[in-house]
Amino acid sequence: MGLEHDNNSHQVRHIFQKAAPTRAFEDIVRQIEEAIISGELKPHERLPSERELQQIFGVGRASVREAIRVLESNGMVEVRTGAVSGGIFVKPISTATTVEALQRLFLLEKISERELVEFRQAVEGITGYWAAKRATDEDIRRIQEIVDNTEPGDIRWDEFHDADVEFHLAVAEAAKNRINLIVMKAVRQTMIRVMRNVFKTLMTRRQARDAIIQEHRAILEAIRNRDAERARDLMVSHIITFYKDIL
Amino acid sequence: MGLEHDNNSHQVRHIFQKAAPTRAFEDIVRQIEEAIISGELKPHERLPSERELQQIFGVGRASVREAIRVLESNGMVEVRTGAVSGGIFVKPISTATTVEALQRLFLLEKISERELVEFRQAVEGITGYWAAKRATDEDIRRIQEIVDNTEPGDIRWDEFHDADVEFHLAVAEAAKNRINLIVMKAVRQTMIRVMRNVFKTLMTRRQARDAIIQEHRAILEAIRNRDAERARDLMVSHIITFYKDIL
DNA sequence: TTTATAAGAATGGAAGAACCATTACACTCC
DNA sequence: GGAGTGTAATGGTTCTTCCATTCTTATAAA
Repeated sequence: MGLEHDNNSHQVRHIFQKAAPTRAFEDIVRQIEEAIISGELKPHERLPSERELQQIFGVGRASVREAIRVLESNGMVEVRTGAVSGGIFVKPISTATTVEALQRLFLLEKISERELVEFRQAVEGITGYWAAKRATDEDIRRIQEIVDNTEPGDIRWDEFHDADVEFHLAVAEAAKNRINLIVMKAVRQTMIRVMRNVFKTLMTRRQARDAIIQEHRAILEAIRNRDAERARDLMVSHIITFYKDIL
Repeated sequence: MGLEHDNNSHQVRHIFQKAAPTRAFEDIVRQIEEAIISGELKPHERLPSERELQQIFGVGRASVREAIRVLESNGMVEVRTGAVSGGIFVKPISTATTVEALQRLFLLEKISERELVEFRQAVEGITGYWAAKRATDEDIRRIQEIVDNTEPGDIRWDEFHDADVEFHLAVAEAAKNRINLIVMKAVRQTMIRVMRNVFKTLMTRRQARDAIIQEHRAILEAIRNRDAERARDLMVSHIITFYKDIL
């Protein structure tokens, strides 16, 4: 299926590393990366300017800039121009970069709709289960608010879609597992790109909208009643119902 | 839990984009990226040299190089030096870069052991379920081979760990869902880094090794018998048994 | 005094030239 | 033939110079 031979990931014994000559920017990336991961450099903290880093690392400015580009593309630093406010800053943790990386991989791999829907179904199910066990009063209040504010009519399909996403992310937050949350974001974001027409068709029909809202209410009730099995089952059938016509 | 406010990802209405002045390398990255994702540029295909790209895009060589660094860090191109064999090449699809990105995020977020184990349990369960429904004869033969080749004694703990990983990845392949596979790789790789001592302790004990191998055999039998529910339940309890002492 | 304007300084963005290190190929010499 | 050598093309790197942006400060005007 295309993943079998990528970088010998199944050849489990990793004793030797590839002996590539280290490039200057790689050293710089490694050092700054370690400082950020270890917490030595804190979010929003400012790094020395490019010209200072050039002196510190004893390299040319181009090498410093290439290192910054890599760190920037990995979502670890942020760059601003200007005299006083400008500079290189440690970026606060964000899922955005990683979600983009996941999405890029899904697109390149040509992940099928079946895989997306199927995976979503599994993860959403377990999310409902955990949410029912762990949701705080505040979580439940928030989900309630989202459900109450979702109007079945008078909004565009993409607005309704956004409201749906908001509900599912709120439930995922209540489940208190951030891996879940990150993966769900990536899957959902890839879906809306790959299956745009499916969403548009389904979320335009008033009947489908009513059903979705009703199911959201039922899931919320199960969570409120701490009925984890029911929350899971409702969530799974919620997903199945939605996609049943297209798979 | 730290994810709530990252980049307004919960503020679902994305109408406007940030109006940042485009930098030269960003344009180059975007164009090459689109060419790769669309398939216009194929894996292993060679891009024009840096000096040619400089002419093509009408920019300085530094801008070209910064663009290459970004693409390289995203795992989309590969760079080799030298006259004939050297150049910039489209990299075949690989999960490695994305798995690294996920792992980096998990470490930065300080994802807890509870979250890792819990998520693994859920995903492995559904993996066993699907594997029982979809494994080909070749898949089953491969899993059988791995199980048969796993010796409970006379190997180091990390060798036994690698064999265990191999089993679970083989099952994940049989499940025919690549999202599953990608996520499992990332979770497992983060676990071995964060919970190294746990693995070392558990996988050193002969008793634990015997239990693991026996459970692997049972899971394989369930898959062979196409008993999806049983495969799922066995897989879940396999994970629970392993971690029960540490959570 | 307040406000508008201009100059200055420090930042990242960018171009261009020059050189080095690596690699494969073609050629020469033995 | 085989071993060595030159050559050309590639990415790696530095240096210099300048531009665009952004804030601070000084100055002039109201």
